[in-house]
Amino acid sequence: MISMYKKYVKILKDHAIIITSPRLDILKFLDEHHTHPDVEEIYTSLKKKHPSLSRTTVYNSLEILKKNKIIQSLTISGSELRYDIKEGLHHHFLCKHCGRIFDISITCPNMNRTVAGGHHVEEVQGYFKGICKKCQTKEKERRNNG
Amino acid sequence: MISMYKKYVKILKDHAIIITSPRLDILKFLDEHHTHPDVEEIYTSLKKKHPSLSRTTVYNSLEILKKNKIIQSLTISGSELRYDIKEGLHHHFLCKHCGRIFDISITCPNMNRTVAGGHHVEEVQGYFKGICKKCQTKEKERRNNG
DNA sequence: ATTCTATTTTGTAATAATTACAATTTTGTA
DNA sequence: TACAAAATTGTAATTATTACAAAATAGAAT
Ligand SMILES: [Mn+2]
Ligand SMILES: [Mn+2]
Ligand SMILES: [Zn+2]
Ligand SMILES: [Zn+2]
Repeated sequence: MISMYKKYVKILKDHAIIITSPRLDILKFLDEHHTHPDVEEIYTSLKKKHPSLSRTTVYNSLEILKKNKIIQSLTISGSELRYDIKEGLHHHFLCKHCGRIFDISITCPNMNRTVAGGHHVEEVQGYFKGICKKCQTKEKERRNNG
Repeated sequence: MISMYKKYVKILKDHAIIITSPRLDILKFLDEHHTHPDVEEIYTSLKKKHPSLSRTTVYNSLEILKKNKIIQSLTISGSELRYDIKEGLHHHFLCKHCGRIFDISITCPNMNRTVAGGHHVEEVQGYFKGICKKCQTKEKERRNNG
């Protein structure tokens, strides 16, 4: 049972972060859901198995995971932060129609930049916004069938 | 007096947007302040010369200017939207220390992309975050002088 | 210039995301 | 097992943004 968390226990230990079940659960959730959820989605999902969970704990846990660069937050939506396990730099696409956020794997010479305009760079985020593949298909079908 | 607004009147006319003084003022402000201000900064500045101005009007005006692609909003900060007159695509740098946002002119092959991962792209935003040139200098001085 | 109507502005109230904070609980260590 | 530091919880406060209705205004028609 606890073995399901072994991987996440190790991550926290390696970063000298105190091991708690909210932290393990959040890490596991993000590892298993690469959908870039917001706090509310994470909270609602985990609350089912862990009814005493507090929203504040989700905020706090995400904060410490982020400070340790285990996860990253995306500001792509403009209204709420989205969270992502940090494994390999990649860019993101937000569909204005369905709201989903997709990973985009494109080569980008600026991805690993440490300097830009003379400033010291610590984070790089590439955001693309438009209409996703699936929403375009649906739209075409809607036009054809009426 | 009204001639100061000629340029902005033309922009609105060209887009068939009704000409109102809040819209002209906001456009002028963004044209003269390339600091990527948020709603509050715009509102506070313009309120001085135009005391009846409402915050809601600032939100509404920015919205219509954005819909017409005259301006763009940046989600870089993660807490509030920042606004920018849209003239030539460029990337942005946010200083985590002083909070300022700078234009970054770097070549980027993805800047004019219309497709990414099979999705239809309408907007591209490149965000860099770290410590700006000036804040780094200050920090060095602080360390040297004590 | 005057009238008229659609659109905009204004002010206030509502909502949504996030942060602050103090009491309670838990973790890691001794 | 006992203890202190750190985390979790629940609630209240704050901040950014949106909703909405009444008053004002822009632009077209007269
Ligand atoms: Mn991702
Ligand atoms: Mn800019
Ligand atoms: Zn979609
Ligand atoms: Zn700075």
